[in-house]
Amino acid sequence: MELPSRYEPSKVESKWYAYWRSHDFFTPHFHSGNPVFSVVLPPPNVTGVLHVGHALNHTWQDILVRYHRMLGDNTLWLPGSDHAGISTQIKVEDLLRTKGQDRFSMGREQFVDQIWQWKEQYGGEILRQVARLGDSVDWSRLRFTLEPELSRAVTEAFVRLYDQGLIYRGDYLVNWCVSCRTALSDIEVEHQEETGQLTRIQYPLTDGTGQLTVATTRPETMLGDTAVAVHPDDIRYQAMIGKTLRVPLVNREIPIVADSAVDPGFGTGAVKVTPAHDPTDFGIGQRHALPSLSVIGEDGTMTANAGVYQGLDRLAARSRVLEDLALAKALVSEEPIFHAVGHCEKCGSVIEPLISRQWFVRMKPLAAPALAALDHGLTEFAPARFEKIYRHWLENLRDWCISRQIWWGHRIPAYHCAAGHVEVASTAPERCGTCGGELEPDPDVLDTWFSSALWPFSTMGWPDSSSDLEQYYPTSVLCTGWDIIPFWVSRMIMLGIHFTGQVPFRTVLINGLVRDAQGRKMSKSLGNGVNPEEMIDRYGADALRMALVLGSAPGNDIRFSEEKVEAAMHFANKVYNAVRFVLMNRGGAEIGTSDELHPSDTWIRVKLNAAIEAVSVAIDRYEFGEAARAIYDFFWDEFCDWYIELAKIRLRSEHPGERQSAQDTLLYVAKAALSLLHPFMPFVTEELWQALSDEDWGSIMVSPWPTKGEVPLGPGAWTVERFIGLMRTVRNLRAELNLPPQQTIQLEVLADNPEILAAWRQMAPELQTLGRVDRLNIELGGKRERPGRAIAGITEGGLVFIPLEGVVDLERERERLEKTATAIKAELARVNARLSDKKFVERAPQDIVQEAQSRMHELEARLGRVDERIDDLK
RNA sequence: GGGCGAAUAGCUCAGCGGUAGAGCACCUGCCUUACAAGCAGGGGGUCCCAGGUUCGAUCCCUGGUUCGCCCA
Repeated sequence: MELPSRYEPSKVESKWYAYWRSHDFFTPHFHSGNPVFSVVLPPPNVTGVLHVGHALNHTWQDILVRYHRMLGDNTLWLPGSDHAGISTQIKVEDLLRTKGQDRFSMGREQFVDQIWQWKEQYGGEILRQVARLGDSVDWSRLRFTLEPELSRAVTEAFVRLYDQGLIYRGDYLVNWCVSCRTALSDIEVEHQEETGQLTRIQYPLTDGTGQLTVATTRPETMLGDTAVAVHPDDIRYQAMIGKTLRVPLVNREIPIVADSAVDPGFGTGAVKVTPAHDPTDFGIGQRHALPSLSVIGEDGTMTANAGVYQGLDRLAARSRVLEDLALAKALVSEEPIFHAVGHCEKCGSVIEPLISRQWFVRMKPLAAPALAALDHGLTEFAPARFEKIYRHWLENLRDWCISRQIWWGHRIPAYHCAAGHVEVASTAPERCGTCGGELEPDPDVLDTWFSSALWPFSTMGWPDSSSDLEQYYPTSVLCTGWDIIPFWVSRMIMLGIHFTGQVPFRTVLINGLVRDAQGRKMSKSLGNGVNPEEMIDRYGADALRMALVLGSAPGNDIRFSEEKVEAAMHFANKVYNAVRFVLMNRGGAEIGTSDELHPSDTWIRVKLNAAIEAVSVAIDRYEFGEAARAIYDFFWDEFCDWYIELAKIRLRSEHPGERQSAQDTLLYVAKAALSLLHPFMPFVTEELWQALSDEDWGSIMVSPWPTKGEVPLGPGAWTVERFIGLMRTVRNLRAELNLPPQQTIQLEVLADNPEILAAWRQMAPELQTLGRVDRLNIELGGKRERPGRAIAGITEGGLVFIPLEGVVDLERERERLEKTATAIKAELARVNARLSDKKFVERAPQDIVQEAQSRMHELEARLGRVDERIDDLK
């Protein structure tokens, strides 16, 4: 098979992905008795486009999944997408707006219809992109959170929680987005530091004995004030507690209450209390049984309760209130202040806390088992430090507002009659069970995260029992970013334990964020996002994957730069060309057919065993960057730079036995190395595997993971290590002399002892070829006469000379050697200092001490050789 | 205010109690029939600072500095 000299990913990737799919390799064929490895893909947003964060997250999962599949485990990776309520609705609303339409004039049914149409048309886009990354997901199990089966799971979960008293409906202060027109949960609110105004307003005491100054950043809410609060221990206000004040502009009489939620150090230490529009005030209101007065409505304009300000937008109302306060001489001062303001995570508009009737999940009873699961080690985080985010969240959570006033999502299975009774059931009841009245379905839908929380088991058939649940649940690993531990991970654990009695996954593997080259978060507004498909088009999916994985460590953010992808593409090309070389030279070789191995064959097999061990151990520890580097270094530095170069010599040999052992080992190592590399770079490895296979090796993705092979006893590997040391010395000398590569040299080698003499003599042909040596002489050193006019090199185990009659400036050569001697002496001094420290020799482990001693001997021998040579030249 | 992370070569980052590493960039020489997306050689580092533990600290502990993030 002929291969071009450059690897072109675009020509092979889609071919192999189609091949894997058509052969059903992604679908597990369950063998009882084998270990199970299962993963559910965090479902991407159906309206989303793939970004490099997905690419990293998916690559990690694909490495794990492909590795375990090759190990022979029953391996399932279940894909799907998320209906993403608010995001999707916004997207389609924006689309309608361009056509001059809106959802309200269109009506609920038709609007939802529109979204489904949109989803059918464009919802597959992100899944198509996922396939381009090479994800080996089981497409036959593809799920969508809003499909009928999963909707049934959602309804069932809701009804059960309701029946168990874990879901309730209540009037609460919620985070309201006036632009999305829906309630949001606490964690959907993003706090941003902004400059605002701190306004001080004077409230007169009703008994005429004076006034109190309060400080606020939201003066317009004073229209809804129902108290002023001070800290109970604040001596400034002790005498005022229990008195009443009059709210300027609206003339309402309100009490002064004492509450420890007040920070005495903020502003004046006295705060106005608006229970209907501030979370802290809401709490104070509840503790002191204060009335709530809503002055801002769901559209962000002032309500009838705001009197003359009714109908004004909240910001316009603010200016008017300030003007009027100034006129009323109640405005004391205004100063700039830096404070946190809540924004809608989806649309960015400022959150308006409002009181409204919503559905909530009671969290405390669900959180306790979820914390216990961590305590008992049923679930673990990797890296462990992310436990803290999880714990902190579970220990401090408030009830979860799960109703959303949007139309795209799972309808809340509740029904209301005119008398205000509520029925919750999985199928709509005919009549109200209490009064027999007509029932209306609840208009709200559920928070998308509610369905996501069921994902690991709803996708496997829950609430029914199923073979998938039996075989693949709980899942092995959940891989995700740390930013959604509260949103998603903790909720899956809570509901997983609640509904299935088991944690949904044993390990939560946290990947970092992918940032831009300057370390900034990628965002639409900055325009610094990277389109992974573009990278794949230009460099190949393998290169993108490898670039993201190399240098990534669990939980650490990484910076993305195109240069890294380019470097990874160079590696793919290197792999490609190395295997192409094996292919061109394989002759009729089969693996394991030669009985006589050359030292270099033994050496590379030892190195391969080490690489197999290193890659396997690193993947087991989720250290994918480490694993990738192990195979990268093995392939490039050891296999390509040394082994292949050494093998070339025997491939040109007259003796079939020599050719055969080289061919055998080349094939054996290439095959194993491709397997080791396959989880990281699936496409190029499959391409090469298939090219290399003339008996039928099948697909690399379902071939066994390499195991360490037997290595012949004897000094083979040691021989090559000594040879490499000598070779480097020779190359240094050549560079020192500025010898062009074509120029051959004479080389005199003096070995310190018979063992090293034997090693070097055995490698003489290699030394001659790689060193461009035409006349070679290797002898035992000692008293033997050394060449006079020559440049000398000191290597471990001996000395080498390149005799160059007339070319060598002896004076310069002596200076060079003296510099070498100085360097050796300095290092020797350091080693000696350690060894002469009694405490070191006594307390350090024996192998460390021995290592230092042999190092000292080696340095002494080296120094002796240099000194002798310097004497020669005097 | 509470918590977390990072600080190592010019840049991006690994490493982590026992002689400082990679990629990219830079310098020198090479199109050596697998690969110039390459080969060979080279320069470049008080491993943020100060203490402590240890025979020994880039690594562990304490405190600090700078940057980034999360929560309130």
